[in-house]
Formats: sequence, C-alpha cells, structure tokens
Amino acid sequence: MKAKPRASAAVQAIWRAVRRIPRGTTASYGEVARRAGFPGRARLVGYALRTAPHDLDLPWFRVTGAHGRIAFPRGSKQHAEQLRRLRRDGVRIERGRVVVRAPDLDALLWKIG
DNA sequence: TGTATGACCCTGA
DNA sequence: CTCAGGGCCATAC
Repeated sequence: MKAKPRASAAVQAIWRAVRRIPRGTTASYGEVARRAGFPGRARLVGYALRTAPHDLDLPWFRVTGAHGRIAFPRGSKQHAEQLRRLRRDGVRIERGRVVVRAPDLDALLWKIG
C-alpha cells in the first residue's frame, strides 16, 4: 500500500490561494502564484490544480491564463466545462476571454456625474 | 542522478 | 494574430 504523498507546502499554499478567489471573479495562474507567495512560478499553479484532490472542491474554473484567456484548447471538454462554470458564476466571456466587467466603473461614473 | 514534461508567462519579431 | 526562445521548477521515469 503506497502511502499518499503529502502535497508540498507550496502546493498547499496555492490551493488556499485558489480557494480565496471570490465568486464572480477570476485570477490568472501568475496572479495565484503571486498571491500564494511564489511570484514567477505560474507553472506550479498548473501542477497544483492538476493534482488537487477532488474532494477539496477548489474553484479551479476561476483560474485563467494570462489576460483572462481560458488555458484549455478550444473545443476541449475542459474548455467547455470551465466556460459553463464561469458563466454560472456570473463571469462574462467573449472569444474565449474573460471580459473584465467594470461594475465599479458604472457606480463611479454615477457618483462623479 | 539525469532528462523530460507541463491546466504558465513574458518579451520580441 | 502567430511563433520562438528563455525563465520557472515539482514530479515522473
């Protein structure tokens, strides 16, 4: 019986950072890495997500590639799945990219104007 | 112990 | 927009 290898501290920190991403928002791999305290180590985020235990229920779909682009190939099942979950999460997406809503901008304009 | 791999990212052409 | 090149480094084999 192989002992379940414990995830490294770095990977666990990344899992926690992913868990902290608020509903309706997204963060890129690089951002997650930075927030977890590992700037410049985006690849580690990919690895961490890939190896994340299913029972952690991580909001993995809130993690996108740079510039809000979905990292999975278009047409792949994973791509469709992430798209669906993000939309259900209230995130708008166009051409495979997360459209950064500016709810605060509207509010701001109202305040100013 | 050395090489390969990857849910990445950035810059420059 | 695409493509190449360099950086990153935990795991897998």
